[in-house]
This record gives sequence, C-alpha cells and structure tokens, in this order.
Amino acid sequence: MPELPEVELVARSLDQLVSKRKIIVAELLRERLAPANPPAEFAARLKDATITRVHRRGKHILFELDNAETLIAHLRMSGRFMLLPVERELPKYSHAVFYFEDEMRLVFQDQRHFGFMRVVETANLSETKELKKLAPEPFSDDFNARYFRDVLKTSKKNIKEFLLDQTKVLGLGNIYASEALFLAKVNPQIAANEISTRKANVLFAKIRDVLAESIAHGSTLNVNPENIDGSYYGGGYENHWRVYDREKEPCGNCAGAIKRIVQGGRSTYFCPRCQPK
DNA sequence: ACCCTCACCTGCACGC
DNA sequence: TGCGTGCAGGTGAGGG
Repeated sequence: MPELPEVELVARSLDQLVSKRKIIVAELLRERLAPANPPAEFAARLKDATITRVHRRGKHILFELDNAETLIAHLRMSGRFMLLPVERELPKYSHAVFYFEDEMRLVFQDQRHFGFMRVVETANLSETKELKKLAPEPFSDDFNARYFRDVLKTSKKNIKEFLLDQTKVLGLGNIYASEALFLAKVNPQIAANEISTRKANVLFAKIRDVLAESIAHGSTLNVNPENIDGSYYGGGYENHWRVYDREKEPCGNCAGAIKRIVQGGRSTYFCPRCQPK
C-alpha cells in the first residue's frame, strides 16, 4: 500500500530491528514472490548471511548482506514485514520467512500477492531492471527544478498519471500525487508538457513538501515490530489528507466541494475551484 | 518508443 | 442473508 514515505519508515524500522542479525534459515514459501530465484537458490544465497543494513531506493526495500548479495523487496499494495517469535503461528499469506539466531523470525506477509523479492549481487544492484530506470531520489540534488521542468516536457500524459511514473518522478503514489497537485493548485487533467514554468517550479517544491511532511510525521511514530507496515493510516493520519478520499467534502481553501475523477483507472481527488484548468 | 488495457490477488463496503 | 459490483496506498507484460 505504501508510497515512498511509508517505505522509508519501513526501511528505517527494519534497519533498527534486523541489521547485524544473521539469517540462519531463509524460506521462500510462495515461489512466485521471487520468480527469479527458485526456493532452493533463494534459501542458499541468504543462509548464514548477516544483514549489514536496510535502506531503500524508491519504493524498493534493500537488505544489504555481508556475503555480497542484496535482497530487494517491494511491498506493492499490501506487503508488510513482521518480526515475530518463532513460536508464534505464521499469519495467513506469509510468503517468505527469515530465521535469526535468537528464536525470532522476520515474516513477509502479503494478502494481495502483488509484492516481490529478488536476490541480486550487490555489485550489480544499480543495474538491475528493478532499479536502473528509476528517476532520481526526490531529496537528491539530481531531482531539482530544472530536471523536473525538463522531464515534464517529455510527456503529453495528464499530470496526475505522469506523477505516478517512477521513471520520471520517484516516490509519489496515488495519495500524494493528488495531494501535491492540490498544494500546487495544478489541475490533474492538464498535460504534463502544458504546465507553465512557474507552475512546474511550484509543483516541484510541493512534491518534496508532501513527501517530507509525511516522512517527518512517520518518524514520530512508534513502529510495532510485529507489524512493520509503515501505515500511518488508521492512526489518524488520514486527517492530514487535504483532498484524497474526501469526495464531496469542503475544500480547506475555498470550501467548494472536492471532486473525484478516474484517471488511468485510479481515483484522483481535487478541488475544481482551486485547481482550475 | 509510445500509449492503452489487462493482469496479478484478496477482502471489504455498498446496494439490491 | 446473500450476491453482485466496485474499490483498495503498485507496477509489469503484452498488444496496437
């Protein structure tokens, strides 16, 4: 379910919880979770490896190991990690399990089966097909206003769908795309290459703002090791959304009704008055 | 190289 | 109650 801020929180939590731990057994319970690594290979490449650190690239979580391998994991819509005592029964939809030396195990659980994993050589990490086409990290110097203006010019797609393309802009998902457009007062149906320089500069800043705001919020939360899903939702964070999931509610700026439309088969929320064409 | 639709899964909320 | 429909924070493959 997560967008970049939630993945950031999950990666930080995992780094706290499992780095320096040694995987004594790795089990791939659902083969299609890691189609590039048959279960025996998956197990062999992770066995007896110590996790050096956990970080992320875009929405991909990277477990760096001391044996020159890296485990890439993507949560997609419903994946999550759980650090559980071995005596605890595995939850439904557990698709991979990593046993540590202290009677604890890290479980990857995924109700919708969209998540995936892959073990790669760390030396080749940035050239893997999962990572090599990703846009620059949103808080790196490579993602700057000039980059953003230039990449906008390459596409006639509507700006909402454009923002979801991780090879163009990294980190936004369906919620924060609507939120960033609202903050920048940009209509979601405008073609990317029709956005003015002035608006592009504002939108660039708002993309960083929504991501940073959300990461800051997540850093104040206590993560439950038994449910490392990065979810801010259900904890009241929904109240921070200015337009997402607020169809027909009053806009915080103008009190006009927030509208829901469908773009690329997915919901977009916006204020027609604050975000005119 | 681009666009579009479909596909991958399960569960939940809703209307009849 | 049951059943059908639509929807859910993501992306890839395959066709035109």
